[in-house]
Amino acid sequence: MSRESKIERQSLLKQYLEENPFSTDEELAEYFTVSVQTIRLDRISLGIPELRERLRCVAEEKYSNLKSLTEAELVGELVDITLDKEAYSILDIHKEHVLEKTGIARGHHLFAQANSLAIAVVDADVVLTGSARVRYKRPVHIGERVVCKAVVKVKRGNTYLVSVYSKVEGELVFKGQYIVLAQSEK
Amino acid sequence: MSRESKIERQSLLKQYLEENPFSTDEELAEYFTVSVQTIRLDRISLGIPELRERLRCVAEEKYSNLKSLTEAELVGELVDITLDKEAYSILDIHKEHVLEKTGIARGHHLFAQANSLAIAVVDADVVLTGSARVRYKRPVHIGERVVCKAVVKVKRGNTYLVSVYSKVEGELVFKGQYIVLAQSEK
DNA sequence: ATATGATTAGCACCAGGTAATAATATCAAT
DNA sequence: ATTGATATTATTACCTGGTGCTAATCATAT
Repeated sequence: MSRESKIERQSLLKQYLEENPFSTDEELAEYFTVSVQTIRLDRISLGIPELRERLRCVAEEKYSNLKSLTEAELVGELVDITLDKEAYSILDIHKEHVLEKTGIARGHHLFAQANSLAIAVVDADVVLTGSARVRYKRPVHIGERVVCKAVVKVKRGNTYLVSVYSKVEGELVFKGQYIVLAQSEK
Repeated sequence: MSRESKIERQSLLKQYLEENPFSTDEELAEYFTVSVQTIRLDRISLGIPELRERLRCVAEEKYSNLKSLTEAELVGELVDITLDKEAYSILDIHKEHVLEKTGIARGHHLFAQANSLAIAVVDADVVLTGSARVRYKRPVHIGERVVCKAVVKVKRGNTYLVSVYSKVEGELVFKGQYIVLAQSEK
């Protein structure tokens, strides 16, 4: 790596750290063939914290993240619920939900919102999906807010038929019928 | 916190760190009202690495992970594919996929694996799910490996009918029929 | 009373820094 | 060529959150 001007190097440093955030100052110094102190000065003037701080942030982000992304019992945010009757949830479509190429939400996220809401609306300790029929009416794009409504249509013994409707600004984008099975543990 | 026996404390320590992995030895020592040295000995005999190591692991995991969990075009690992014919993927069920209470995989993960495979098997630039009928044959538990097979049954214009079968050790756990729509961008 | 296991303490050392201060290099303008 | 400004490098003291080792203390069972 040849020597560049200060401004050049700093912008390269910023870029480099974005793709490669776990480098020590020493490694960076070697990479840019400058002294460790120069790297430190650069980090300071760019407002980039030290390696350990970066690790800590990423790790903590993950911990609050994984929980809400995949470990959540419910995908989306529950806004209203009447057990054994109906429930509403909201999911905002962000970049992690969409196909990079098109900005269209991947189908399974809409499914997940609907599925988890269908399960939440049923009043029992353990509820499993038995089967589902879903239809995607139109693609949902990044930035849109999906409002999902689940309605218990029929209850027969442990089996529930739940209809789910997902809308964006009043327009139906997805609907599904879920057969869910309740297993009260008593 | 009152003093417990060594074995008791160590099992509590392990538990505590699982839910609360970013504590320093000093904080742990305070929490368990023992000396820092005792915490260190406990960590060693439990094979638990130091805080920085824990942070590093979590942070690195995230960097290889979030991409593959929610941003991945494909849920699961693609093992074989013949475009427009059939494809196979494998998904190992970990704790982030299951309901904590029961250890049973949430339905939408099986759906996501099947859905993304049904889309991957179709040879076109942009492919969207139009509708799906899925059936969950039996619950899938933590630790199980789901092998998913997608087969293109019928192709009519831009519309494909794809059947998907997910098995655990040869036993069918999930099946679905997906109608997917290809939109070649040419 | 003493052997045993568990706990605590003390010390040297390490990585990857911060903070401050000083010395040197580089380069443009006079 | 000299000066002045800016950039870079070097040096030193200090910090956190540890490792690794040795030694001392404490409780208690035999």
